[in-house]
Amino acid sequence: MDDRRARPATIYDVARRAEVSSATVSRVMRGTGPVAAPTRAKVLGAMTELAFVPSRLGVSLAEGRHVANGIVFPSLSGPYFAEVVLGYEEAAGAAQRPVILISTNGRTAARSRVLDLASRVDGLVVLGRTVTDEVVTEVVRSGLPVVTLARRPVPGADSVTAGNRASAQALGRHLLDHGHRRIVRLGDAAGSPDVTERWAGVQAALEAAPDPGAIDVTDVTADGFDVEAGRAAGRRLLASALPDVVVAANDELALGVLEAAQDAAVRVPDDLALTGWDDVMAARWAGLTTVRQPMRELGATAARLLEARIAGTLAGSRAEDLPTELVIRASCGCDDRGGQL
Amino acid sequence: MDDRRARPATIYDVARRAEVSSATVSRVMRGTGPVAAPTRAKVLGAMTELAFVPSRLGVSLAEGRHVANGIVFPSLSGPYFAEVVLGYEEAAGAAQRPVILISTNGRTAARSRVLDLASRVDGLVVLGRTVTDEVVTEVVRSGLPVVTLARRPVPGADSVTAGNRASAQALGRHLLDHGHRRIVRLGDAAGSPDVTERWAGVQAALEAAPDPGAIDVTDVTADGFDVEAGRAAGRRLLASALPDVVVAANDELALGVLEAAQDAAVRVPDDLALTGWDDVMAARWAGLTTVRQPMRELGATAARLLEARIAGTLAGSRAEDLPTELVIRASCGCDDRGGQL
DNA sequence: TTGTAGGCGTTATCAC
DNA sequence: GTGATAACGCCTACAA
Repeated sequence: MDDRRARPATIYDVARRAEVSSATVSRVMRGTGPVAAPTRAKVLGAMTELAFVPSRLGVSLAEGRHVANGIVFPSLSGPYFAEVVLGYEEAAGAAQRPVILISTNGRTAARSRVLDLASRVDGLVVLGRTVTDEVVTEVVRSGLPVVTLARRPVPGADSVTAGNRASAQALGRHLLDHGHRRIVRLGDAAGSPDVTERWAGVQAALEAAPDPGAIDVTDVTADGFDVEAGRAAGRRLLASALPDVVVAANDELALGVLEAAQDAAVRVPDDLALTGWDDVMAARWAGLTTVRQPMRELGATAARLLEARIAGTLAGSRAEDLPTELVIRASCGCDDRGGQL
Repeated sequence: MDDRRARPATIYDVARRAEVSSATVSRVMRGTGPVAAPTRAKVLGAMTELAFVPSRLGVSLAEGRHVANGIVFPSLSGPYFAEVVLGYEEAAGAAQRPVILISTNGRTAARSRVLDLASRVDGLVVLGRTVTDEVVTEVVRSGLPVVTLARRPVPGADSVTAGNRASAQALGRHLLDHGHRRIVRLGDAAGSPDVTERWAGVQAALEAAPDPGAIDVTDVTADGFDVEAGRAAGRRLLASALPDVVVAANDELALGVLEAAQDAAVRVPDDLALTGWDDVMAARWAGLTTVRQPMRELGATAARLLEARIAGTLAGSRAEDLPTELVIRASCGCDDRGGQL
């Protein structure tokens, strides 16, 4: 087999073969400027014969744009990121720009990787728990359109968030109404604007309780936000006196706790109530009480803002806050149908 | 606010500011060739003052490589794609290349979008149900390293697959052993190499049955492979005489059928048995019998093959087939613990 | 209607 | 040690 890596044909190869100049080839491809029919035919012939595909690099360099957008995730694990990307791609619609994605993933060189990405795209979505506001500002200053997602707004960038506070407060109130007093909040708020907001919302509900003195809140951190982290934290929690309810920062942590509970023959919700956040697909089947977050819509909204900003049709900077919704299922012990999980 | 989009600094801006030539700036950045300490200091100073980030376009054009890899998915919905991407990124490891992804999503211009992507990356992973083998071959001919995933191998490209056939046969045997005879296969095999293989495996099991005459297989197509498609198909199925078991092409279709069954008060598995494929997170909680596919490992393996191919350390072309595993839960009616879902 | 030539932002090969 | 300068692949005035 021939192992030379064939050098792709360039516009000059096509020009030579069609016996015209590169300018004419370019005109044929882009439909800019007039080209005589026979000339066009010759060029098209040469293009197909050489299987010519114009180099994105050359085009982008000349046009001064990439026709691609970037997204920076904290981690690619779990349904959250998938839904956001999906929403993004759907919204981009017909004029599809490819999506370039990276995860910072607790990796060190986050800043340089984001800056590298910034130099490959026409616009950037940056999620929470990835890089500091300083880095985002740095990118904004470079003139690149930026939309932040699920993090505190940064001056000069548009922002999309999901209403954490109100639903968290509703969740807290609901748990109180149903008699829960000894509460564990599971998940590391440090560095996660979303979780910080949620815990603040819960806090607000507790402070408005009729019997604030009876309430006992403990914060427990987990090593990440995936099922495995939840299971590990769950095992630790179940080893000592059980609280009334574990309020997990997201569904995956909650599902991990649920697994640990089942392994330990602890009944949910009778022995221990449990709630999550996000309403991922598994939550429905696990019977998990949670807060539904419009994940797909978050991605789509970010995409739309970005497109508008790139097109230059947006003035000032915009902040969209999408509504969330409390979803009561069996795991918090307040479901009409009752039953153990 | 200043709304001019600041033009990013170029290497020439830095050179001018540091009173050196662009060549020297380049040497400082890349550590190629000698630079006097004071000169280096001046250059570094100018770089930070101007917040200089070298243009990826310029670098790539000069280096002749992109430092990015591409992935072509049929659709970005569902856990499958997310796990594959995650596996990919994990395997890429320290030298992280950003991942550029597109979904063909039943969109028309699939070919041109893939060719565009091909001209942005150093290597490409192409999944099944995206573009024809001809298009893949076209890309291979252009000299780009290509790995196919979950599709028939294409000459010149490496290939990664998950053992569909053997597990499908095991699944078929299992269902037969437990008395199921009237079988519906749900999901469109046309255009999906994976599903085609699975159905062939099931077929093989049925043909080896002791009473082939008693077996009644019906193929039902769904409009896609997501939960919604499954629910719609489920409603249609439940409207007429129930088969013994619905074998769905993937978990999401199966979960959709399960939803439809619950809505119609049809008991699973007593009135209707049900199986899926993939073992997504929700499958565990839904009690779905399924076949576990090492989704993450599929992505990781593809990434490793691609890296090796790009590095040129691989001769010939390689085909990896990863093992799958039958996971028995309650939905097929053969679980020890029994119970309805 | 077509061709020439300069520019986009780097890198790397030569000279000096 | 450092600086011109020719690529890299394409686009687009400007000329002809």
